[in-house]
Amino acid sequence: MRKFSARLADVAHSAGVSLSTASRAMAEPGLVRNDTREKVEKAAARLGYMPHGAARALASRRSRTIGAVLPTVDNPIFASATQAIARELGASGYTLLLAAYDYVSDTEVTVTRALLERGVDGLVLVGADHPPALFQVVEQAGIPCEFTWTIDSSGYRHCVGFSNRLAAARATQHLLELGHRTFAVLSGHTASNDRARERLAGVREALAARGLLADGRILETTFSLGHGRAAMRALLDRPAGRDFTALVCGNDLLALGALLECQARGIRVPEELSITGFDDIELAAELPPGLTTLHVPSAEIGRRAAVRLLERLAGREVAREEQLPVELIVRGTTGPPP
Amino acid sequence: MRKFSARLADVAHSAGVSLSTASRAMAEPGLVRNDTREKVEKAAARLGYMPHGAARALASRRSRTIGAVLPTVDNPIFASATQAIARELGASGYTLLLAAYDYVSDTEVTVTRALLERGVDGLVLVGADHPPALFQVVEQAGIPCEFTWTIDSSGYRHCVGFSNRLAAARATQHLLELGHRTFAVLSGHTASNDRARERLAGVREALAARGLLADGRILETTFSLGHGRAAMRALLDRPAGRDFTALVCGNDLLALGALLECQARGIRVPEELSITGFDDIELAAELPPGLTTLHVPSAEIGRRAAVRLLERLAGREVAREEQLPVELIVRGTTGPPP
DNA sequence: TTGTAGGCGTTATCAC
DNA sequence: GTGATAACGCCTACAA
Repeated sequence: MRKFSARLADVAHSAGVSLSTASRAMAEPGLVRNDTREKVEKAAARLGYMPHGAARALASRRSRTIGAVLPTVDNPIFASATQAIARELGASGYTLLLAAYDYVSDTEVTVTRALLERGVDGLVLVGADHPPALFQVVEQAGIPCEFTWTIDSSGYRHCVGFSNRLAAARATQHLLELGHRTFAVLSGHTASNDRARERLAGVREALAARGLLADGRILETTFSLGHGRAAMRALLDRPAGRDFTALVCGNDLLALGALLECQARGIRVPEELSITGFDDIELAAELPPGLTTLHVPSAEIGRRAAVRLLERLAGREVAREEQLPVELIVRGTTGPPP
Repeated sequence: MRKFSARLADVAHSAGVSLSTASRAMAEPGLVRNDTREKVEKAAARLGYMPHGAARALASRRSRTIGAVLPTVDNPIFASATQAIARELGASGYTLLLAAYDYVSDTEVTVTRALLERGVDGLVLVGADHPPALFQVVEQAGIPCEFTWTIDSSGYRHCVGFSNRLAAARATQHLLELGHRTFAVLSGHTASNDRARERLAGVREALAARGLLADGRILETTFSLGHGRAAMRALLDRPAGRDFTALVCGNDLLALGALLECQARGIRVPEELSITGFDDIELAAELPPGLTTLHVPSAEIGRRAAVRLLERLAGREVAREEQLPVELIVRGTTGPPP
C-alpha cells in the first residue's frame, strides 16, 4: 500500500552528485555551483522527491515545527490568532502543530507533552498560569516558549499580550463615567483561567476605587453564548431581581448571550441596562445595538508570538515582554443608567 | 540552551537491561516479565524520559500523526469537527496536525505537502474536489485519506459525510411546501468549494422540479456573517428590490448575516421573508427568531473520520462511503409567504 | 566546490 | 524473555 518514495540518495544518484551535495543544494543553495544546483533540482522534480521530516529532524535536531496549546479551538478569537501564527510560520518553512485542552488542566499537560515528544522546536501557550507539571516538562525540553494573551507579572517569562486587569478596569471605568453605580459581572471560570481571573480582578479594583463592589452579583461560567445566556437568566431570576444597571462580561460570547436574554425578556439595552464585553469578535459589531467591548489584537498576538519564536530560534534576542494595545470600542450597549 | 534529555539507552542502562528490552517494555509490555517492566518504568520516570518522536518515526516508519487540511479554522463547524478528531486520535496515542488554506487552492497543495513531509500517517480532507496536484501528492505518499463533509459521487474515494445536494434540496422543499414561489439564494463561492456548489445545485434542482428558478437572484460570497450581510444588502438594493419571499443560504453565517440586515431594515422575518441556513451552529438557535437550518453532525463527522483512519491504519477494512444524517431544524425564520 | 564517513534515537530482526 | 545489531533517511564536520 505504501508506495516507493524517492530518497535524497536517489536524487543524488540521478543527478550524478554525492549525497551531501544534494543535501546542500536543497538546504544551502548558495554553497553549490549554479549548474549542480539545477541538476539536483531537476532530479528531485523528476523523481517527485519529498524530504523525510523525521530523518531530517533526527539528524539536524530540529523539526521545523512549532506547537501551540490552546484552551479551545472553538473560539473565534483563538481561531484568528492560530491562523496568524500558521501563516507567519509557513513563510519561514515552519509548520504549526495545534493542540487544545478544553480548559482541563490535566489535558493541557498531556497534550503539551505530546507536542514535545513530537519534537516541536518552540511552543506558544495561552496565559501565564499553568500547572507546575507543565512548566516542568517545558523547562526540561529546553525549547523557547511564548506566553500569550497576558503580561507575566513576574517579568520572568517571555510573553506577548496585554494586561487583562487594566483592560477590564478600563471597561468598568467607562461605565462608571456614564454614571453607573450598581454592577453585576459575568466572568469566565477563574480557577483554571488566569485571563478570566485578571479581568475579574480589574473590574473589582475599578469598582473598589469608587468604594463600590458587586458582591452577590458575580457569576462564573463557561465562555460560550449559551452559558452566557443561562448565567444572565440565573442573575435575573434571583430574588433580588435586576438590582443593577451595568453588566460587565468576561468576554463577548458571555456578553452577547446576556444581551440575547435581555432582548428575549424585553429588557431594553442600553436604556435599562448597559453591557460590556471583551475581545471584539465579529459578531459584537454585527448584533444590534452593537456591543461595547475591548478590541483585542488577536491576529497580531499570534503573529508576534510566531515572529518572536522564529527570532529566538535563529539565536536572536527579543524583549521579554511585548505589550500590545487594547482599545475600548464604544458601541450601542452602553449608555447612562436609567 | 537545549538541555540534556535522557535517551532510551540511558533508561536501559539505569534499569540494568538492554536497549531492546527497554524498548519492548514501553511498546509491548506483554512481551517482558513484570518485574523488568517495572524496573524500566521506574528508570524512565526517574530520568524524566521522553521518547524522541522523530527517531521513533524514522525507525518504525510511522509517525503516529494524522493531518487535517481545513478550508479555515475560523468556522465553528470545523472547530467542533477538529476537536472531535483530536479527541478520538488522542485516545489512541495519535496526534492531530492541523493546516488551513483559507479557501486558496495553491495554499491547500502547499500545506498538504508540508503535512506529508512531516510524515503524517493519514489525512483528513474537506470536500471531494481538489486540485489535481493535491491528489497526486496524496496518491504518491500512499497513505490513507478520508474525504469529509461530502459524499463522493464517483464512489471511488473514502468519504464520510452527507449529500450536500439532497440536504439543500430538502430546505428548499420546506420553503416550497410553505407556499413560496419566488426565491433568492446566497451561496458560498462555487468555483473553489464543492460543498457550496452541491448545495446550490440542490436548490436549483428542487426549484426546477416545480418549474421555478432563481436566476438573477443568486449571489456568491464568502462564508461569513459580514459578507452575508453585505450580500443581502446588495440583493435588496437591486433595482428590482425585494422581488422574492424566500431566501436560501449556503450556510448559517450567510443566513444570519442576511437576517441581521433584514432586522436593520425593518423587514420582518418570517412574515415578509423566510430564510434558511445550513450547518446549525450554536448562534442559529440563539438569535431570535431562531434560524431554520439543516443540522449537520460536524463532531460526528470528525470522530468517524478519525476512527476510520485508525481502522485503516490497523489494516482493517472500512466501508468506502459513510453517510451521516442531516436533519431539517425548523425554527422561526420560515413561514408562509405574505 | 564537492565527497566521505559517522551519527542522530529508535525499532525490528535475529540469535541466544 | 532477553540481548546484539542492522537499518531508518538525512545532516554535517572534516577531508579532499
